[in-house]
Amino acid sequence: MPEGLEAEIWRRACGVVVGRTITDAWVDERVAPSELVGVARGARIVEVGRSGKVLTISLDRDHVLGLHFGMTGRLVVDGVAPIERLEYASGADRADWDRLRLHTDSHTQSDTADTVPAIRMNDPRRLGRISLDPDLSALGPEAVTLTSGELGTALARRSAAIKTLLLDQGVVAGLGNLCADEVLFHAGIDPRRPADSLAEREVEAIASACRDRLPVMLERGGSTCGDLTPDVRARLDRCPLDGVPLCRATIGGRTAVWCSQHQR
DNA sequence: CGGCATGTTTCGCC
DNA sequence: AGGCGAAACATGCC
Repeated sequence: MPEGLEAEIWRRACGVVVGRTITDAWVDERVAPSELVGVARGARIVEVGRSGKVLTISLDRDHVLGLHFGMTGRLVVDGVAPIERLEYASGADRADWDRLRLHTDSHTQSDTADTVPAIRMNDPRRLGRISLDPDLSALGPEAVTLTSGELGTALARRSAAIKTLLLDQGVVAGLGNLCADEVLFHAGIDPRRPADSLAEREVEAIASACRDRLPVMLERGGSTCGDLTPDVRARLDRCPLDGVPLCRATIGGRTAVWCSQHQR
């Protein structure tokens, strides 16, 4: 999915729907429980939050909708896509790719209010999921506020590659493939390093790279806006920091890109 | 046509 | 029991 940064961009965009009452709901039952529709209809949106990569829409009557975007899911709010073009996904927006539609009262728009959903999730690849009252208890600490203590605890006695563990939402919540590479790039850590081989100061470097770097990427537009952009990754350019050719390998089933010069 | 893609879940195998 | 790694899922694009 879209990583935690994209979920945060969408969460902020959802501020305009808070306080509205849902007048009609529809879901693609292949990716959402059908009872969600009955729960949503007539409910008021109390808050829109985020946990890791999951967007949470809190309703009155103590129910929460959890939107998980998979690899190609995206959100459209009042007919406007906060993230126009999603990397590695289709640029099209076909109605038959819609997985969730929430219509609300009190639209600011007048003549389109009948047809444009306040919240619409569109996902060509259908790897995303929409849940009712999602269980978020298995998520690890939030990446954007990650402390070295939290990370050290999460990595204790783990021998898998650090890159693989950073992608595990139960270890750290919110990091996807691009952000994990970006964080390790700035922390100066080789993604293949077994987690239990990291010294304390290296764990600290990873945690502070999360806290320092992720907000910068967020303000720039999300996980594609770091130093290791999709273009740099695809062309395997030279390291933007020290000019040597970047390395690429599959780690934990995902493409990792790193600099062998400054990531050790 | 082959291969690849911001992700999660499942299934064997230690 | 639980960690680990590969495969599966589903579809569009280059």
